[in-house]
Amino acid sequence: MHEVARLAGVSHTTVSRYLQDHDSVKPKTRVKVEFAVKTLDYRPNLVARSMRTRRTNRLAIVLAAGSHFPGRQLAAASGTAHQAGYQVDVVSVEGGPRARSARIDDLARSGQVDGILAISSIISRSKSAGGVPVVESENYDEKLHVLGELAGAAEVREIVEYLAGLGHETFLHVAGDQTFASARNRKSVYLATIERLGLRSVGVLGGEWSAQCGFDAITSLPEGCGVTAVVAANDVVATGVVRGALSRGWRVPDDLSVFGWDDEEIARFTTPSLSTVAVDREGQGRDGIHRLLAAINGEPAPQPVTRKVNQLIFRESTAPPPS
Amino acid sequence: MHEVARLAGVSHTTVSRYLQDHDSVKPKTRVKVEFAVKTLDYRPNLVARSMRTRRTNRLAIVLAAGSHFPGRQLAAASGTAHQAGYQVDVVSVEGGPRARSARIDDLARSGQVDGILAISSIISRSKSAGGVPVVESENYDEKLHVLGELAGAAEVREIVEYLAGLGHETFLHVAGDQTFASARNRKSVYLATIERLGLRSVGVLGGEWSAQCGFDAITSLPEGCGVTAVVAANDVVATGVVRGALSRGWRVPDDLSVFGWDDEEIARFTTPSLSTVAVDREGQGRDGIHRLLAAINGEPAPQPVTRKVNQLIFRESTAPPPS
DNA sequence: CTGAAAGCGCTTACAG
DNA sequence: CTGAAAGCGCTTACAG
Repeated sequence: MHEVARLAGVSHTTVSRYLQDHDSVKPKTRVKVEFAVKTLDYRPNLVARSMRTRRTNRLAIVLAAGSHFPGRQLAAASGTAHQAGYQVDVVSVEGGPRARSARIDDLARSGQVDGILAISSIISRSKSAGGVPVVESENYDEKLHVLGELAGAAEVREIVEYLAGLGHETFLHVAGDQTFASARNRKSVYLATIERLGLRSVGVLGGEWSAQCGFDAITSLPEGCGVTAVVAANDVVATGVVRGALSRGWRVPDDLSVFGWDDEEIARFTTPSLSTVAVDREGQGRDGIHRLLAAINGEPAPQPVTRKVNQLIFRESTAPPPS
Repeated sequence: MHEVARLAGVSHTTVSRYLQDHDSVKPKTRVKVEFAVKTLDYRPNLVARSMRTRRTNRLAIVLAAGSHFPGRQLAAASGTAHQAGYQVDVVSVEGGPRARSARIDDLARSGQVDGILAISSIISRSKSAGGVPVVESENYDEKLHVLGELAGAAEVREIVEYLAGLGHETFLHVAGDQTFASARNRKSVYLATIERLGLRSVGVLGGEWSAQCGFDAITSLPEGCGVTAVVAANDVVATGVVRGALSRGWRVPDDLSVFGWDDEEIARFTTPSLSTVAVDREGQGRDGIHRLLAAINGEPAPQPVTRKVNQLIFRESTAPPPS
């Protein structure tokens, strides 16, 4: 910046002023500074700027490291943040909720970001945490829809009711990673619904969000257990379940119905295509950023008006049980 | 930090020294500082630290925004960076190679990161760029394996040769997004190999890395075009191709062979499971970071010794053509 | 072993 | 409209 000032024949104060607002210097000066900036291809040191202004125009999104990468949610979150003039740092943290929380505590007071969105579960923040605003996505979603309602509760209920309506009586749940609140919720609502409707569950297997784990779950079932319907943690798991069933000579959906979750692009094209839940990942990403921006600006949390309600999609992997 | 110093009854210089190296202050002092830091739950302002040290211990990974999120590569890159004591910022940029390059130019001199790894293609950097080291992943991979060899060239050649060996004579390529160097490479090597072996190609369709695009490609083919083998851009596209074929009454692999790319977990479990190319995404991520770290430390670029060669995997989606 | 001082590159009142 | 000065929170020679 000093070099720019020298070349333009002005003080660095003026250069800085020009950078903030081109019209705050008089035309003659502006031309000189403009020229110097271009000639020297000057780029401001953003670290120094942040140090002075106490702002970074960066937001951090903290998530669990691992293969389960929430691409759609991140893309939407990034886009929303960019529109508001923020850059997004995606920070993936190895370990569980505790590790993420520790990282967030550091980050919140590092001066490196203006706010933090946690899209994997974290342990609740210590009261005295201090620092920049932190917004949680997963726990918030738990409270969505109806007050006190668990995330995905309505959908799991609908899935089980739909399958029961087709005539299924004996179920299996292949669950997702139980360190995720969403996976825990689905499991408990599954169990509660089975109970409430007087159905039978042969158990809850899985726990990994992986196709292999779906495959193993179904192939490990004892012969004659009578399962005719599977509620899978997501579409990847469901794909493993379908393949596992086939490997035992069970046809899908003739002998076994399988329900997925996420409406992944690929699930529309597999054979059989998967019945699944269309989740508004983009809406989740947008809402998270909106709530974070509100917190940063000291405004009240906005209503997630743009959020589509998750929808069940019925495809080829579900049908009435064999008679 | 001042508060810590006051509580500990020392100068902030001493607190800083303690933070750098606990043993550089005498035991008695150390205990006092330790106590003050814990009591006040002090976290250093990393922005101020970077400003002073000219180091951030952060690396940026720049990639194209969009659904095509390279999760495995990122996870491996992150992990490698963490081991070396660096945090990783994932910066996804909307727009093409030019936009990414512009962002990199800013970032390289923003003081916010110590180095940048570009894993989507960028335009070559201007000589006078300056700033922190920038390493390209995609263009580098182009030069991998054999000198002057295009990325994936050997694999595409092997795929076509394998299919030709099974007796296939008429091919279709459903390509990926042509703004990706890897997609362009595969297309041109596909074309060259078809030519060299005296085979027939009914064309190159697609251009999107999407299942829908694979579906559309195959369903748009004129009846009687004689295609019996498809080289798809990746497993997602291949899944769309398979479904499209089925929708026309073509059985896979009996009537049509389909080859994917990436060895995605799900492709092992679909029916038919996909013949594909196992790509060492983790190795790519690690290598990128290793080269970047070398550049940062002024060392010569390391050999990518850990890199597995991409391997063809033959599954149910390929077979001899109908007779 | 410890403290006072300088300085990293910016921005922003404050004078002029 | 412009410049000199202070200061953001650290680290690091330099004295002591």
